[in-house]
Amino acid sequence: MPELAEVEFFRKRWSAGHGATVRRVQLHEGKKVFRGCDTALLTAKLTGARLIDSETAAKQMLFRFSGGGLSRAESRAWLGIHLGMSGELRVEPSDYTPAKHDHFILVQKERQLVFNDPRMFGRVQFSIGPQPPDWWTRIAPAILSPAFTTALVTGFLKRRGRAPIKAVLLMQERFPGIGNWMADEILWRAAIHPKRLAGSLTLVEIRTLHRECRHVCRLALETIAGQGKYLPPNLNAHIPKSWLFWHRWENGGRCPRTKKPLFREEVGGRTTCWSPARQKLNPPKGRAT
DNA sequence: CCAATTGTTATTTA
DNA sequence: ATAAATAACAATTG
Repeated sequence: MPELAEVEFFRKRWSAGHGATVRRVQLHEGKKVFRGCDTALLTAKLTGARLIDSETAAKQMLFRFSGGGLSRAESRAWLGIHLGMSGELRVEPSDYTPAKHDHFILVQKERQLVFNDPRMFGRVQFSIGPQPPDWWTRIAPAILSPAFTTALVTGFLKRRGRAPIKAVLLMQERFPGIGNWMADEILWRAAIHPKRLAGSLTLVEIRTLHRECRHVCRLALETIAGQGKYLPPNLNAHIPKSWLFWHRWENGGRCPRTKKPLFREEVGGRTTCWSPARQKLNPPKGRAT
């Protein structure tokens, strides 16, 4: 499920545990979510450590710890979580009994921080050291950062020129945090057909696409993850009916803007929904880049 | 039994 | 050699 804004929603949930010590680490040894992770080390170092703070980048979360089993030279521990397709983070009371797919739990005095992931496409990573690890700093600059320029997008679309634009929007190395529904939402707002080849977009279309990438990211973060201290009761609580989001899976769903029927088909390996009345396959007049 | 799922990566094909 | 398409991963649901 989780894309950019949902990931921020879940991180914000766990922020209830900021400042508190981890009394116990509970995990399902050998599960796929721990691939490449030294779980013995993780358990040793996080037990007794304090969760200082956290942040998100793209579809990843980083939780920072100090104290506990960490030596002075080691300084900090860094816990990375990727939610994959079906992962979620919850906060449960201290007397909570773990459920089947609760693969990783940080037990604090007042609460349990739970990572649940039935399909296990998600991932837990762990590193030690004074600075954030490579797997974190290597994440591409955020779409909402000044580094995400139209020039960057133009260059990328040119290199991926033979791929449908829908597939290109899913590439995390340039569009960090965008997933299937956000890509559809962006293309729908930009009025660009998902099957258009990336290299065929005109300069005007690229500018529109760039703007809608930022717009959808900003709106989704505000709407799904809330503002300031506020956290919505659930992921979709405040998503307006005017977004494609609500209609893309409905059978007989209609475009919120044109009121004409929506269409679904696999594009770039993923089920894609668009509004044929709004998103045309033939490029408009103008120079392709 | 078949097909589907808001993700990523390894492998195969062009 | 590069980039695009496909398969695979795992669990559950309709």
